[in-house]
Amino acid sequence: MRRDSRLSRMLHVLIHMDRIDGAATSDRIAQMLGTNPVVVRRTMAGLRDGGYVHSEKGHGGGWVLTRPLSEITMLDIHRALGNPELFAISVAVDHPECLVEQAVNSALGSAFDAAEQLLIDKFASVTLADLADEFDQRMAKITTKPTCELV
Amino acid sequence: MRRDSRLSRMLHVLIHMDRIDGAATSDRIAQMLGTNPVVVRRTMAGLRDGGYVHSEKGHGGGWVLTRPLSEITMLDIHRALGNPELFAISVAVDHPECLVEQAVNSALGSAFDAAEQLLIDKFASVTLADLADEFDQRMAKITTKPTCELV
DNA sequence: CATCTCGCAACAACAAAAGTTTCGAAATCC
DNA sequence: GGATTTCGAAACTTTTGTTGTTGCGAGATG
Repeated sequence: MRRDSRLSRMLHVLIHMDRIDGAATSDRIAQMLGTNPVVVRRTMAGLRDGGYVHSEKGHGGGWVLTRPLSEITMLDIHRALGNPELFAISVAVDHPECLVEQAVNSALGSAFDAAEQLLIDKFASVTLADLADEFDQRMAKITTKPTCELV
Repeated sequence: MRRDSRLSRMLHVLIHMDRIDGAATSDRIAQMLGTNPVVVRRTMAGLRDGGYVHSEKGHGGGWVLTRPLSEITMLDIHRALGNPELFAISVAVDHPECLVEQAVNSALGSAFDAAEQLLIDKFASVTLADLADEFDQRMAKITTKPTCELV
């Protein structure tokens, strides 16, 4: 099963965007991610609709953050991406009337609900500024300073 | 993203298997699940290799449980199915050397690790006998008694 | 007015899972 | 012993969702 890494990728991009001057074009972001600009626009569309970024057309255009990183949580971005399914596993509903199926799905469902709540809470508790701080701390610890530049 | 419901389905099947006489053929199980016998064999193969079921060929053959339900946990079945990926979301590794990516993935990763641990612990704590008990309790509460029969 | 850039829609390519077909082997039934 | 049932396994096809691609339009800038 192919897994969705848009959340990880977009968090990465947003933090870089905060550290560069001016707008980041879909093209630059696509190069950084090894994909193409249409895919970037598709993904960023949700963030734009959520009010986290703004896009400008024409020369010097591209994407810019519309809020400080401290006012964006990981959960915000997750939701802006369409609140995608967290789990690769689901319960089967072959026989909704079957009490065996119901008992199985009740146990599985409560486990997944608890895990989902934990994830959501954690996502909500981390701002992008926290991630940027963590980046700074890692940066301070090393002598060579690699980042993937938003080329 | 298509989600894997084999765990739910197999738990359902195993509890029914415990309640019928004799072996359940791949054909009957396939009918119950609305699939075909080859898919059933493919899925049950893991449970056979894990020692939870046994298969017999020929007349009267099929699948039988090799242990009491009380000695099988949901986690056992999950693992017997190949320990499939629990999450539909993963971290991206576009730039393993980039400290921003590392900071993002560290935060995401620890959230997923905690959620995974919670799920695994929960799976380990529930035996199929627990599920069967839950079924019996639901059964006792109603007047009409529907189950999906292993036809 | 040429160029850059996003927006959107339509289409193609790809990958993973599920489903199907076919053969063989072993067990049972008559 | 021969017909039937059933699993085992390999090869192949179908399906489905995502990603990637192409093309065109619209707005902004130099």
